[in-house]
Amino acid sequence: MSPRTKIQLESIKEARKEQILEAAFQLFSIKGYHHTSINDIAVKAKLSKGLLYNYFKSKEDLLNKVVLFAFKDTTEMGASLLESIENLSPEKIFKILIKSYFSMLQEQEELMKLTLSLAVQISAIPSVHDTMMQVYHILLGQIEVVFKGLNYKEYQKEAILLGAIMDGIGIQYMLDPENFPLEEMKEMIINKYIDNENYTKK
Amino acid sequence: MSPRTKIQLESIKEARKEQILEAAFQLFSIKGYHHTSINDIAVKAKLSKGLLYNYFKSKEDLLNKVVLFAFKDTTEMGASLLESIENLSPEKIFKILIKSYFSMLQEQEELMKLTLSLAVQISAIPSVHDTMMQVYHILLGQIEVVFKGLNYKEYQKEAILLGAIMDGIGIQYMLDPENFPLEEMKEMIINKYIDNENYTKK
Amino acid sequence: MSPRTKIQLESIKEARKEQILEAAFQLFSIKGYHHTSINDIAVKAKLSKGLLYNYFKSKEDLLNKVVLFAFKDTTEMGASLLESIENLSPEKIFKILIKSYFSMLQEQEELMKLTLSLAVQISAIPSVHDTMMQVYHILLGQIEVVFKGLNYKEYQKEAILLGAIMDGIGIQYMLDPENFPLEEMKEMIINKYIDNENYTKK
Amino acid sequence: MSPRTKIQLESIKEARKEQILEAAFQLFSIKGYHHTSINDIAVKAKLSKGLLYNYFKSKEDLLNKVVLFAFKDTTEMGASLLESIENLSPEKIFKILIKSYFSMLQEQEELMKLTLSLAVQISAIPSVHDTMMQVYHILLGQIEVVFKGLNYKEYQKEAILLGAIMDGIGIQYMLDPENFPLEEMKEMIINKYIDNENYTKK
DNA sequence: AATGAATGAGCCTTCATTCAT
DNA sequence: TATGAATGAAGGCTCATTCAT
Repeated sequence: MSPRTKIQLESIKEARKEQILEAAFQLFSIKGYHHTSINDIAVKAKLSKGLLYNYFKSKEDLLNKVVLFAFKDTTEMGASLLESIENLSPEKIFKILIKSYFSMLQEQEELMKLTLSLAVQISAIPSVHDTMMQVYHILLGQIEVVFKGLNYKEYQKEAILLGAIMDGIGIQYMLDPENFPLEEMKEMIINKYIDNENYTKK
Repeated sequence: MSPRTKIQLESIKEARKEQILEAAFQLFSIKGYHHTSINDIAVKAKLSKGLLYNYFKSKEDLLNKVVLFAFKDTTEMGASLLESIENLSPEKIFKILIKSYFSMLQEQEELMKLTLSLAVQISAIPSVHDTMMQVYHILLGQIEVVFKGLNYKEYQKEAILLGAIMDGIGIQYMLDPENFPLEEMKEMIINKYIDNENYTKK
Repeated sequence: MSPRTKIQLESIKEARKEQILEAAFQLFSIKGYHHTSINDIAVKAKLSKGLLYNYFKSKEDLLNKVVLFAFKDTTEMGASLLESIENLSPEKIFKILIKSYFSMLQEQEELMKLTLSLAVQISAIPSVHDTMMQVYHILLGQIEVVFKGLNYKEYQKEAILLGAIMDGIGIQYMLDPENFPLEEMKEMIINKYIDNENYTKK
Repeated sequence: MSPRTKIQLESIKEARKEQILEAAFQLFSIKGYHHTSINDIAVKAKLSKGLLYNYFKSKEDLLNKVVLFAFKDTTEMGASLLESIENLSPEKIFKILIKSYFSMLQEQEELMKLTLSLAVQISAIPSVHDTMMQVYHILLGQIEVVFKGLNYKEYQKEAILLGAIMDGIGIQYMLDPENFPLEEMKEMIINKYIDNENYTKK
């Protein structure tokens, strides 16, 4: 048989990489970075420890790549969401964005865990900082667009605040998924930002 | 000669304990729990590894005690704050609470880092969960009191939301202290909750 | 009050020593030498670790003293037994000796455990060897007297063999006290040595 | 190049395992289980501590495997002995068994030391109990066969007693190999069981 | 490309022994 | 005489990383 072409090789490599990233992502999310060993990942990804080091030069490197990989879907989803709905009213877009976030919280608990656990451990593993910041600003930009559409003067700071709120809700939901009133929080936020004419606090 | 009196020993022990807790607190905050070794703590607290185990029966036990220690000031501060100002208007109290929180963020960066890093790692170290939850509910109760004073119907859920907002801001400030607009966030929150008659978003 | 006399002091010291020896003996027997810490002993003997080192210069020293202490009763009992019954027939004496040994096995399981565990660990802790040998020869001498009384020509070797039999039974009883047929073994031995005219093997 | 074949790896692993078992066996026998460190074993087996844990999951696991390893020869020898001589008279078989045991005592002092030291430490390390009991019952069964052949009515109890005698002799020989009259003991036992018509005690 | 045996630094923890009081 | 705080060496075990095959 003729040797595999370079392109074939490339795609095999790419597939392997995804295999590893997927395995690492799940394990990091569930067990935490420190409690996941390279061996665990190799077993889950069905290859050898040695081969893993052909693709990622260290555990830390792998971690960084996992962050980018994990958020790839998220940011892409956000971007296509914004594109596909650009002829809707800003209020509708806002609601959709919030609702998307909340369903992601519930459906992708693992991603949230990873995000937050990484966010917090940044000071301990400096190299992840840039990676995280990169992702953060992409997401922030997407929220800004919405606030701009809603004609907020301070759309940048509003975006930052909403980002913080989302983070805070995420962290608390993660801490105690059984008891945290996710649904009510979602409604409160939408009320406060959009339907506040109907929102009587007292 | 007779041995030291019990009272002397007690106070020495108490001092040592604080010495260790303080060292552990700082290291856990800066380097994270997993990256801090018992040896690091012993060196920083200027005693031997062995002695540390006279005071805390394991690294995990120490961690739990650090959490309680770290939040002792915070919860006490909150409680005395609420007491000392109970004849003020709820609006004033709210402002003071928010301002206190924001200055704590700036002044006690380490505490925030620890809080958040622990919050996230709970699933990996179950025994910390109860300790954290205990602290969380004390703080939540204090916020509830304020919202009650402000006559919010849904004061419980408002407290949860505000708690989440605070967490979110904390985490983001922690991620990037240089660039996060702490001052502006503080004003935005006060505006949204209190001075919103003057708050024109557009 | 006048200072305690030297004699009073001596007897206090002696009492303390016994306190420690008794505690150490029990702990060594139950938990084994290696699993018993100096602290365990100090706590059980109700004194401080430091004081313990005034009486015994190391853990190994204490072990040696415990061996002598533990066998003091045994050897004294054996000696007084032989004295008090010297006008009985050798056969009776033999039976009494065997029966005493078997009841000691049941009643003083701890002593047996200690004896055997020490016997076996001698090579690991050389200093105990002499102490044990000393005790062994006293006991052996007592058995020899009996065999002499029974007119055995090879009374010395018979004593050694019986000693070995006793050791072997002790070790096996210790291994599995529930299932080992202690009573039957006792009868078999008496039959083989004394009542063998009645002993039909087939 | 492709990695080593599975068969090659298997045989390397098997060799390594024996290397470790052999080293551990000798050290446990000579220095005792507690005085032998994992590092000692690794050094003696000429491999790293870490690798040792690829083959045995803990020190205690290694201990259990050492017991089985150490007795493999013994039980196999006993079995093949019984097979190869089944057409001999029971008396001859008995003599051969006793003689084999006594030469094993002399030639395999280490095995005896290990056996006995483990026997005694069982209560401290429960997991070894089963392993030891397993081995013990195999040996006991072999002795029973012989006593059955000799037409002993109480062949089971006779087997237990002889087992105890062997143990006792083993322990005492171990304690003082220089002075213990092994040869005479052997003759005494054979006389007592087989040649007792010629055995005049007086 | 692929394996997993092999390494060794580093971790948490225990404990005999010393010593200031 | 009496205490127990303090030490530090040593132990069992884990795991990221390397390398011969």
